[in-house]
Amino acid sequence: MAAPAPEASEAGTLHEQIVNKLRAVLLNGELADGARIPEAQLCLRFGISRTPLREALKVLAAEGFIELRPNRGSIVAPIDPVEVGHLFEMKGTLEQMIGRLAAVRATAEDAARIERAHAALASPPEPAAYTALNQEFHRALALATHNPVLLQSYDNLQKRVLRLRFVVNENPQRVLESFGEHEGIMVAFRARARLDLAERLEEHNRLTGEAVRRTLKGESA
Amino acid sequence: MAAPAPEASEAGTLHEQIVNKLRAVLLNGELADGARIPEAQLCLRFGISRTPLREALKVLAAEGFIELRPNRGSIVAPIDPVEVGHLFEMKGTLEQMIGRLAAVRATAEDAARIERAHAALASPPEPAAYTALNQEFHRALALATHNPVLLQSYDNLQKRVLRLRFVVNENPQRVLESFGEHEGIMVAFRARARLDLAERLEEHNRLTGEAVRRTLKGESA
DNA sequence: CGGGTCATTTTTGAATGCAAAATGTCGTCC
DNA sequence: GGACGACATTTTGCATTCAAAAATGACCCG
Repeated sequence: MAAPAPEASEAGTLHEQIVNKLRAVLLNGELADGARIPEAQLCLRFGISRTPLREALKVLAAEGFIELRPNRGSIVAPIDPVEVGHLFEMKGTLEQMIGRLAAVRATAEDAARIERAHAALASPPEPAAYTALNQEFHRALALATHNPVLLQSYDNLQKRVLRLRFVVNENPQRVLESFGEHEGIMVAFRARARLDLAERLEEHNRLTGEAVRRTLKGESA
Repeated sequence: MAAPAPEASEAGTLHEQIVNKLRAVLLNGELADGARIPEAQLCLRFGISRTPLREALKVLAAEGFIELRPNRGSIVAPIDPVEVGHLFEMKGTLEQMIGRLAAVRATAEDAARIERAHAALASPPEPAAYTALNQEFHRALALATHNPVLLQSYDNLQKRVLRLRFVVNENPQRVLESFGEHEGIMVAFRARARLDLAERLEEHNRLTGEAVRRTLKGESA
């Protein structure tokens, strides 16, 4: 229903809103990796004082987006290539779980949402939108598991990985491949073939992870 | 102060210490489910003001231990039997992952730690200690994956499940069974049989989850 | 005697203020 | 000319304070 949200903003508690806005700032790449978090500036921008902002900082630190250095300010958590491997490894496991559960538990409504998300990816209006639509698709599958614990963990991982999207998006070759894999995923989903679906999702994740690592390596080289 | 807990107290940032102490209070069951969090009291007890305490509250809310009700205070997140199922489902997936990875990646040091933890369980000094030793054992396996992302997620789940320990501990029958399953787990681990280890861990988790659900149902009935 | 309204108290959420720590600047000395 | 150290500035972390919202209770009226 609602928004693929260009910016998560109006939902839930005020505290949650701040957390979301702050996370959006980080995900948008407005702040370079390792950059100091400009508390004062963000307070101005959000029209709040330091107290609620710092509460949000602590939460985002716990989520892994920010690094808290005692008495020396917070910085944007730098992207560590080793950790990227760990993130994808974890995500692969969750994808498998999602595949097995979604195949069994998806309601008609879930299926419709998944189909819709998949269809939207067939003709992405622009490359920049691809990432958001892609996330929408995978999230629709995660929703179909009807396991909120899994969903939350998966969401968090997705967002952490999202920080790397700029290195993925720019590869049209990989985008094409990715859509092909989605087609396969949909075949398995429509057949409600749980093991096949799980395997395809895991493989898809693995390939994406490899593409990311390749690009990261290429950049740093 | 009757805090025998040799655990989470003096480590890391002051902020982290507060989070840990507060989480310990919740895990110790000092506050009933759904009970209001007595901010003022905890401030006194920890010798801090409300600002850092509230930062910790937000973090614990994000971790799922506390429920934040706008303008109406925070409460201890009530245990929802349905969510317990979701927690164990998720934990089962992670256990599988742990099994597959630990079998392959465990160093000699990891193996030693795992053996030690297992041996400690053979003759638990008292039933009350069983839970802690049990967690130690499973955590040792998680450590052997050398994936910090997985470890953090697993730790969080363990702690959330830990809130239910009182319903598990009191079943000596289940404790015996559990140790038997651990024996099998060790056989698979020593042989570095990744698929076998994964399956045994998952099965062990499933059985534990069922025992918890049974007890929960018995209580509410 | 019960139900409802309004004032009082308590609690919550956020802004401000303050002490300590870190950072940056500049002068001095080698 | 460069390195070191004292001083000023900024930033951080926390306590305190303040306004608004909810809980409590007193009172009135039917």
